[in-house]
Amino acid sequence: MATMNDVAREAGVSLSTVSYVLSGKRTISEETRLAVQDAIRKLNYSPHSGARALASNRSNVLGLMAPLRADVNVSVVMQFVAAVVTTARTYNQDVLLLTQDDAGGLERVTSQSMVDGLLMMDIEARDPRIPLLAKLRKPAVLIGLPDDPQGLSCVDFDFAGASRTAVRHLVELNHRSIGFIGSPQASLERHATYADRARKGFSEACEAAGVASVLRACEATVPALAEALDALINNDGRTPVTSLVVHNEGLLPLLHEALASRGLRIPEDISVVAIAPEDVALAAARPWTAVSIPAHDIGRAAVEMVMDRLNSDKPVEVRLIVPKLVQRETTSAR
Amino acid sequence: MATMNDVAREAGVSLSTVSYVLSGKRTISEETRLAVQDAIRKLNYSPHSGARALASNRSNVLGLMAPLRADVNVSVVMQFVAAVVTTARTYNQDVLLLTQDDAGGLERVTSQSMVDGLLMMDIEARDPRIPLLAKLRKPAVLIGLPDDPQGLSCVDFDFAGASRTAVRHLVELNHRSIGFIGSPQASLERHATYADRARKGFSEACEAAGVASVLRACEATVPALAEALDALINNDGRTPVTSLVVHNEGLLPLLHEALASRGLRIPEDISVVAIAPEDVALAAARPWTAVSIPAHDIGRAAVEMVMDRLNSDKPVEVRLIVPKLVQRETTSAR
DNA sequence: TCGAAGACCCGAAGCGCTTCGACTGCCCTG
DNA sequence: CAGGGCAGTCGAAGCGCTTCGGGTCTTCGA
Repeated sequence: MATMNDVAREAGVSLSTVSYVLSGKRTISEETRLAVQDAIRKLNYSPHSGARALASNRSNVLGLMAPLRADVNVSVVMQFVAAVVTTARTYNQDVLLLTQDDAGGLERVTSQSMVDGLLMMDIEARDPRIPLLAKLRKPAVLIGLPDDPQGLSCVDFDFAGASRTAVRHLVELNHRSIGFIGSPQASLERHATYADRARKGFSEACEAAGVASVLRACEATVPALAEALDALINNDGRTPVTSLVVHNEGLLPLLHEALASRGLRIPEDISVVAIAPEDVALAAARPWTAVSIPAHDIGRAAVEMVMDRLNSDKPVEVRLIVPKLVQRETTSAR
Repeated sequence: MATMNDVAREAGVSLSTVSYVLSGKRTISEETRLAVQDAIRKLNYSPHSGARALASNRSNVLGLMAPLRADVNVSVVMQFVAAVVTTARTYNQDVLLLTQDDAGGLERVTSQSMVDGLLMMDIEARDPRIPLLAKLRKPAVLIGLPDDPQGLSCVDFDFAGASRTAVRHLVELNHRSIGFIGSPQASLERHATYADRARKGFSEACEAAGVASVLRACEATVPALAEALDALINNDGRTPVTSLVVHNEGLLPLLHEALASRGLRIPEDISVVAIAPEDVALAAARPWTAVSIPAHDIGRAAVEMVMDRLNSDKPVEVRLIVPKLVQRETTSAR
């Protein structure tokens, strides 16, 4: 491996000149710059990240703590991660992957100066990692919205707003009784904030509009779905719901069949609005009317926010991504 | 941040002594070792990874190139990644995440000495990244089995064997006509080796056993599944299949309903063997008889193999993980 | 015509660690 | 009792980079 010294010798300049050519932090004449760049190409030089990190106190690596387990929506997580990695590259940063349960991981990678900043996904309402993160004195961004961010930046989809938007859409179509099928009970119990907020938004919007509402948590399995649907359709003897808001990506592929087998046609008998990533909403035979979760945008925003805090000293911010509903084939007026 | 110098001063020893306490590469008296460890605790010292990388030529980071896109089986990928990260930690390594389409990524992270070794997932038969990897002169392990590993280590599940095992099981149950529902056409077209090998093993085993076989590629959507099933059941006028081998995790949640709506009960009318991760096989209302894909074991093996090559100079190896079938409720004798 | 202001480049001092060679006692052997 | 060997420690030389503080040489306005 060629070093900067080799490059300097090859180009007939000093070490520091090469460094300044690379960093652009001082003016260099066109001529020497070209000479240095030639030498770099010729020797196939690339800087040693360790040395650079040592001297500059910057590693060009972001830490990303992601939930690598089955009980979250895997494909959404994947989209986030992909967005984060891709965006990070545009800032010339790489991504170090930490798992949720690696408790000491945050502490370790920062105290060893392995990362310049941290991103944390799958935030719970009172996430125990937040105080840890807060005292690490590294730029950090939470992907999710806890009760108390403790001075950390946050970015997330406005799940409450998404539910409200979905409800508003259905109300405009004259639905007066709306069911909500949400995340699994487990997500609620650990207070994953997206689950809580989507429910809350739904309830509030229904109340505000004066329409009847029923909520069910549901796992992404056929029997769980069956049970939830039966409950919503019976609705304890009250009028059955005429429409559904579904915030559970894993369920969507199962939903069409499940309703069909109950003699319910979409949208003639029942309208459905999904809250899901766009590709999931579009994957169905009959694409879902949906409020799409822009995982990619959120991931990108998260990286932008750490980098802002790293480069300039932009203040901490809390950013909510505005929901947008696209009407497709699964909702109709009543 | 405390440095090693601070520790040395605090403990009243020299810099190098602290280093040797940490690395254990020279004998140190019990007494000074304790003193140093006390100082480390007291100052809350942890070594600067950049400095360490610079001096020791080791970064303690492994690069993992993973397919972060929708057209692979996301949950399997996730399991691999989780296994890799977790196992890496037991070797005191962290994991840097590279995306498949970051072409220069491999080159970059090695030439900048960011990683000690590389893992690459989702290998295609004649993967263009293999020659690149091969000339990087870093320990590397392919998770997958290409036509020509070019001197790189490989580890993968024995998908051909998995199909054979599934077929053997069905043949023992007196099935004489077996259908195969596999990965999407797209996977076949880019020659993802797991798809190819599973198909090949299936065909061979059927031929060897003298039973009729039909193969279909299939995407994980309801309509695609419907089409595939209709084709297998009609079977061009020949006898309909009495059993299925399904190598497509995304399809499993849809399969039960799809068969039921065609009046086919599992296993009375049709037996089904899944080739899928165990948790997927178990997630169904009626757990699938399955050859399980031990994503976790494979991920772990991959890390072990890089670390072996890194620490000792163990030779390159190609390791295939042996398939195991567990009979559950979806197969029965005919 | 002269000093100030740039433009451009170099040298050297670190950054925090690993590791090699050397030094000091001490114990053990012959 | 001399000498070798070993356990235990230290000093110093890097590892490859960034950055600060000068230099030198032009250029330009007064």
